[in-house]
Amino acid sequence: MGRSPCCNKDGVKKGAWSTEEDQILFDYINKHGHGSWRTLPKNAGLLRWGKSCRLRWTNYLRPDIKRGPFTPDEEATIVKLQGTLGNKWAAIASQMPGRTDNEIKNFWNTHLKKRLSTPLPLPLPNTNIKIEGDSSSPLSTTTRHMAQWESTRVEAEARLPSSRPGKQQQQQQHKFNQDYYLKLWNSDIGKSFRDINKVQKDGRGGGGGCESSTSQASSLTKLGSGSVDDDTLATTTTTTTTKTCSAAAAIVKRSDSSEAIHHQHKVEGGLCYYYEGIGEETKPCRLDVMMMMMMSSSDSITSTTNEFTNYSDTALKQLLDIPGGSGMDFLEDESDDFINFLDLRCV
DNA sequence: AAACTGTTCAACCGCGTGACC
DNA sequence: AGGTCACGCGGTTGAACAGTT
Repeated sequence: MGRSPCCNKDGVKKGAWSTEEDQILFDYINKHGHGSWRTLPKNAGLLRWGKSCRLRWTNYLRPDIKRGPFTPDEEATIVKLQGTLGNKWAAIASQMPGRTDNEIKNFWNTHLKKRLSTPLPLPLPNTNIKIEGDSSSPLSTTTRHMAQWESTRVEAEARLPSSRPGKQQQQQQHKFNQDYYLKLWNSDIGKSFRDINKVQKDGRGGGGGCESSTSQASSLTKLGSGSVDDDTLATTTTTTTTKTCSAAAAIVKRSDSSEAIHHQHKVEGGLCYYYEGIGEETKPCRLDVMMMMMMSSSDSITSTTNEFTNYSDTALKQLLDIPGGSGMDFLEDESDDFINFLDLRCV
């Protein structure tokens, strides 16, 4: 794959590297080190730019590069770091020995980005769930919401003319989604989410990790000294809004060990947003979206997701409402139908 | 089997940054 | 202080490959 070889007017070769060129570069660097990349091609006898040699070495020839597909663990790491760091591929690669920034970037763009922007196959409605104030219906509003979501998703997929997966692919995708989010669910992130939900269910809430929308509308408040600690998480109110807010804050805290990054939440117009960033720069945290996906996917975690069915549709709306132009582009690409659907269904 | 379409990923390009003069 | 160079990074490109019609 890649570009075909060609030469520019200076006689410097461009495009795909031949095995002979690879061998020359590999042998030279093993023997002399790369030294100055600018002079390397001349010294090694290669008709390439130093920049091209550096790229070939760092992305392909380096002996410590890990070959083969990304493992689920690596995928989860990429998703987590991308949500925290954004498109800082070099920074992400530095946390993943053996993987190059280019490789991670490509993998994100061709696999994870699409996967995260695609609505997930949802479990069948759990008929054991009842909703408050509606004894006539065996389904919670959330579950019905999910069912509607899935129904519309199927309709939207049917309208899309391209890249419709075959049955086998759908099954594989569904299995992957199950495995993937189950893995996330079982990770520290999922644990935080379960922990905070347990705290709330146990009725130990009280203070305010997140102010109610009525009392603190349009406020932007740093939590504690700029981060969310476990004490804050243990003192939550009983409103649906606060439950959702605190849970997401827990995710942010557990998923990022950097002290330099602070986390903020914002309650505005009855909606609760989550931000993280350094200094004045903040951006919405995507992990809450991930958790939303976890809540809505996989039969494997049905028993746990049931715990969230007491969230109102308003709470779901709060999670799914994403501030525009603020780093959530991965949900916008090729998924307008998805976003539009969420806007319609969550009202 | 051929034509068409979509996907993948190695490589390129342009820009930003730091070191050096 | 300003210019040049070397390097690294992130976005984009496009040929090869895979799947579909």
